Amino acid sequence: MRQTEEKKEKRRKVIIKTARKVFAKHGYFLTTVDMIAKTAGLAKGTIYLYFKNKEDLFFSLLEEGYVEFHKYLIEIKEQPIDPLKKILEIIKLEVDFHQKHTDICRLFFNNQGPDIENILPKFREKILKKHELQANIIAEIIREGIEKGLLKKADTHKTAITIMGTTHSLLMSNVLGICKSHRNKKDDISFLYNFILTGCQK
Amino acid sequence: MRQTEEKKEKRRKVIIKTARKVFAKHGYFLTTVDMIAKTAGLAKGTIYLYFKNKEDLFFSLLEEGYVEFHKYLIEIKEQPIDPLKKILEIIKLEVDFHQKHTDICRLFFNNQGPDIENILPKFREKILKKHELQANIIAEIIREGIEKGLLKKADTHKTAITIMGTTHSLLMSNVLGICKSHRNKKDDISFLYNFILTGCQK
Amino acid sequence: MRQTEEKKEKRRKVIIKTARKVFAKHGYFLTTVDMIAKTAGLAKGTIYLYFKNKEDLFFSLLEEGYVEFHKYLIEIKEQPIDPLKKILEIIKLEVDFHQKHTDICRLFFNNQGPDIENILPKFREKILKKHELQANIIAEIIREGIEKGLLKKADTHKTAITIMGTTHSLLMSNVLGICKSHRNKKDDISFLYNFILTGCQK
Amino acid sequence: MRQTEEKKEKRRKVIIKTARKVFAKHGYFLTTVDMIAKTAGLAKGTIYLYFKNKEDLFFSLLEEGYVEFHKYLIEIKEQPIDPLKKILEIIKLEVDFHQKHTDICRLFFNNQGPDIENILPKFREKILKKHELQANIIAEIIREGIEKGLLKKADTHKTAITIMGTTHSLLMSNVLGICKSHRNKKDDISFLYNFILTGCQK
DNA sequence: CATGAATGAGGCTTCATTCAT
DNA sequence: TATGAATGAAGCCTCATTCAT
Repeated sequence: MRQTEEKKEKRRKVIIKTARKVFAKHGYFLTTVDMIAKTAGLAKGTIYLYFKNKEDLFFSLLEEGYVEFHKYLIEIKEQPIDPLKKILEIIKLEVDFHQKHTDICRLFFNNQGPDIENILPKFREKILKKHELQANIIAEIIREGIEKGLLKKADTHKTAITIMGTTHSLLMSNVLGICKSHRNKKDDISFLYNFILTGCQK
Repeated sequence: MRQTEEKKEKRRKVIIKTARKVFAKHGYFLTTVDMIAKTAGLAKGTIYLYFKNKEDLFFSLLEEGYVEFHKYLIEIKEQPIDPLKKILEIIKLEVDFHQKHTDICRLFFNNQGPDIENILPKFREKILKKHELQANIIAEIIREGIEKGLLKKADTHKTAITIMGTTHSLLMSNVLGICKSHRNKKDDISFLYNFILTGCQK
Repeated sequence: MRQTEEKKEKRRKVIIKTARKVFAKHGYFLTTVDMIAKTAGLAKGTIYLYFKNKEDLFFSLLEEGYVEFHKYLIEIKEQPIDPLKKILEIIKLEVDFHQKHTDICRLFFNNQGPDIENILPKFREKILKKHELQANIIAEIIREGIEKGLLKKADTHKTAITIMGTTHSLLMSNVLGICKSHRNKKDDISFLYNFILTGCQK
Repeated sequence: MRQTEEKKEKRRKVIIKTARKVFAKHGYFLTTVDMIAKTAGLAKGTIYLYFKNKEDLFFSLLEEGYVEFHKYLIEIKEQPIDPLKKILEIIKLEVDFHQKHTDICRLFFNNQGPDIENILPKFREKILKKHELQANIIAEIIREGIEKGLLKKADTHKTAITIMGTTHSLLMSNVLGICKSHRNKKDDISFLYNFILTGCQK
């Protein structure tokens, strides 16, 4: 019995993982349930044993990504290090996460996610809430930094959102090959850290 | 004859304008040709007299937006003002453009546009090229700034992309209501300018 | 314009008529929308220009039948003839209607219709209401007959329902070939009239 | 061994009984094999150990009902009582059977059953035969009544069918709540008996 | 030019049936 | 025997596109 449950959970994971890849490649609407099934080596009907429908599958997959990312974010926030270091850690986290989950980043991290509303209006509210949660965590770190005199006084939420957008736009441009200059993880991290902390003015 | 040509051109504009609104509201796939036709007060068939198909209409509409934005960008680049001012002008331009064309921004400016590939893979290459063009213009301004000793030495393309991402992410969060703090155009511009030039560190 | 409206109405009628035949032959669930379309010489999609969905088509078709039958029933009720004659007229009407619309009778007249609930629960309430309406009209005629001393005192509704059931069961058995004895319309009418008025006892 | 056989038979009965309820409630097509299995507390696959398929299960269930009803009918026919009493007994039987097996009556007794062909054409022939059998038994009783001078001369089959239809329509209207007047078994029996024997004329 | 009725390919989803455990 | 996960055929429905008027 236990074993069966495990097996089911495993297959669920397989479907989600496959779906993530396929959705990330073709987008929500150009992905057919059949494509996912075939890619996973399953029959179309099988998908429906694990997910209510296409939407449910898509949202479950986003959900998982959020949960994972959120967990890391909380960990960073609660580390006993100064806020600047936390910002660095967040940048590292985002770069890592992008590298490991490029597929899912395209889907849910996209421009802080909200444009997914263009993809599926039903998700709008849920997704916005998630993003606000993430922004809130970063905003708190910003506030901590301001209180300790390490950061400039500024709207904490704006700053948080801006940091997220800055990071994501660079990483995505990487993925998409807009800016051809070859880069590595380290470079990106230090570039972002510098830019975020000190801007581009000399 | 000439008059007829003008009439045609006018109707074309009406369709594009309407389509922009509808696409921006529902996204590419959840927008039907009929919705656009009805909204424009035309018959479905009429759309096909002016555009080859749905894709063509969508891309034409993006194209126009790009062309307009690009024109402004070039104007800024060629103004006889120092690079810092140009950056400020670009930020102003983006904020203005967002305000005036929120609909189109959602569509093509989205995360520097690339995510539209999730919407319609066929556009990928074209759209990426457009974005690269924009990024290049900004990158040149950055280079100018570096050469004149006004900006820090850094990858010009990365910086350009980052500036675009920073700006867009803040503006979109505004639109989407993620960050509730009430803001006005001026505030946004000065916040962005400060952030971009000097970062958030004290 | 007027002409177009007429054409549309005409086509709607064609679809309903075709659907009636096909539904009557195969039943609701074994009838596919495609079958109806093909039978009517149309494409599947065309059906959906005239009816919201399969259910809507089915119900519209029942509705029309009811309306027609109901109209006749009212006419009979309001004729200036004695109740016994009215009963005879009703029997004639049912026999005629059966003959002309065997298809639709199978669908909605069936056992006073209620078993359609087994076919599509959503229709239950609507259909029962229709049948009650019909039963009520007949019940009123019965009451009139009782008041005039022509009929025995008895529950008017029970009597009405029983008359309907009696008639329908005989007619359907005819259609279905249960009782092979060859019969004609006249025979059926007089048999039913006799049975209903005087039963089978000598 | 014997015990195992008994167990099997018992489970078969459980499935049939459950299926009867579920089919009666939702109709053939809106009932899924899974619904029956779940309701019976079994796995879907188990159903297929006892019945070839859904159709087989459905038909077996009808069969059982027929057999039971048929048995009673024969008993009545062979009782040493006069034909009028037999008719009364048949009416009583139908009322009882309806009360005890409302579910199954809805399914197979419906309008003397034939409309089930609308539900599953494959059953048509088999079901019609069953109904004819029943009609024949009643027709023989009618003939006996005519021969003994107790009943009017009339087509015996027509009369038989009409009696069945009359009875069933009243009972079903009861079940379905068309005619709200509260009634009890006794009332129904005497109403039907009177109607069938002497009609509604004064 | 404009219309909008008609088309039909293709997607989502259900569910009877099978089969490995 | 019993299970229930897996299958895939088949149905409903949408909507981009065409074309006769």
